Parts: sequence; structure tokens; C-alpha cells
Amino acid sequence: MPELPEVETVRRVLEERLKGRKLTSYEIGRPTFYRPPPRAQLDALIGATIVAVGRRGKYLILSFSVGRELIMHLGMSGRIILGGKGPHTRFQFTVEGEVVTFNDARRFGRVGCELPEFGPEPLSAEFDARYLFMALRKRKAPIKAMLMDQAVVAGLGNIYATEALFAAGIRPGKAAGGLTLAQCEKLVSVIKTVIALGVELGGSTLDDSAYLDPLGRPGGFQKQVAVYGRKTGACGHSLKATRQMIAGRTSMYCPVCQK
DNA sequence: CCTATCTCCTGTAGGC
DNA sequence: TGCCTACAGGAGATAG
Repeated sequence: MPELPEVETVRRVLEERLKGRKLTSYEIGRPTFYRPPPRAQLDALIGATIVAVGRRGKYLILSFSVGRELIMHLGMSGRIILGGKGPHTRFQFTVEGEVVTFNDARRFGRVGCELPEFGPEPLSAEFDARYLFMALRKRKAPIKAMLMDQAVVAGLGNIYATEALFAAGIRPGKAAGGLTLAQCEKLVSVIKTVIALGVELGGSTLDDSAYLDPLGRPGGFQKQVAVYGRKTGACGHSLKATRQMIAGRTSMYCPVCQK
């Protein structure tokens, strides 16, 4: 569910609500997720002030006054809820009376994990045509798999990669190494546009409650989606039967507009 | 190193 | 209605 725009939206809410306040207690939910955060790590944060709420790719980073960080990843179904409790609470902490809940039905989310190696942020100056061209050269994997590879560029998932490829007129299954510098230029440009729009609209909420921000508010990007999950593209062409599995994910594309 | 495949889990939509 | 299957915003592990 959560890709860069959704995580960034969550980050902004948490920054506004939690920054400058102290973590006073925590609780690990009963059915532990993948790897529950070690208690020693969490104990060291009690009484510490949250000095910053950051983001790298799809990871959230709470920085504490004691020089430590608490890193979280929402996985597919993770949600952070302020002042509430969900049916799948994995982890919870209190910041001077404010309850912060990590809710995650599918349990692919993580708390207290480490940051992996990342490619550049899509909205940074470092992510440009030259960089992408060099990163993709000699790669035979589908371009869409490369865009979702966090080591190539950090933050894109199925929705935004799908939308960007449509906007660039490139089929998701095209071999990444076959892209020209000009195509990389176009692709970088539309990725920045799509991601920036996603952030501006507060992410995408495709189903009723799949993604909601920490205050329960839905995003607005789903109204701008051109191909993802649609039967007819924004271009007016039928997308029926133009689904293809790439890197284990269904990929939609327009057979007319994308080459 | 690179690529493709499998896997972790639960909820829900859609077909019969 | 009710059951069964397929698939879902991610990404780490692993085999070739």
C-alpha cells in the first residue's frame, strides 16, 4: 500500500504531532510481527525527546535526543494511527499522552529495523537522466522491476511505477538496458511529476480503507490514476488483457500508448 | 553481480 | 447466501 507519497504524508503528520515531545512508554502487541524490536532498544528511548521525523524511501525514521533512531516500514498493510487502536495492533507507544499505534493486518511491516542500501530519492537533483541511464545500462530485467528496486531509486512501488511508465509511454516489460538517454530523461521527468503530485494529494486511497493517514484521512491521488487498476486508460484505450506479471506484481499498461 | 521465483500473512473481491 | 480462489500498495531470501 504505502509508497513514497503515502509515507511522506504520514511523516508530515507525525512531525507536526510528535516532534519535540517525549516518548513515555511503549507496548509490543501480542502476535509479534516478523521481528519485534528488541526491548533493550526501546527501553533506551523512554524519556527521550523526538527531535526529528524523517523518511528515506518508504521508511520512517524517528530520531531521538539520545542519538538513537526508531525505524519503521509499513509493508503492504501497515498503518500508523494517532489516538486510536486498530484490530491488528503490533506495536504502540505513548508520546506525552498521545497514543501512537502501529497497525498491520498482513504483518509485512517492520519496527526497529535497519535501513537497507538505497538509490537516490526521486525528487532529489541526484536522480537525473544521466544517473538513471547509467544505472540501467546492461540490465536485462524489465524496466518496471528496476523502478521498483529500491537500490535504483527509493520510494516507487507498483502504483507510481505503473503510472510513471504510462506517462513516459514505455511498456513495463521493456528491457531496462534498452532505454535511450532521451527515454531516461522523459522517465525521470514524469517520475518526479507523479511522485510530487502524489505527495501533494496526500497519497492514494484506492480501496475504502487501505491507506489512511494517521488521523484517518484518505489521500486524493486515486482520482488522478491513469492506468493502475482501471479497465480503460485515461487515454481512452481499453486495458483489458494488458496485464502482465513482472517481479511478481501485476502490471497494467496501454498497448497503444506505451511502446 | 544479476535475474527470476518463492515466501512471509490476512482481508476482500469476484466467480460459481 | 456461501464457499473457494486469486490477488492486494513490499521486499528479503535464495537458487541458478
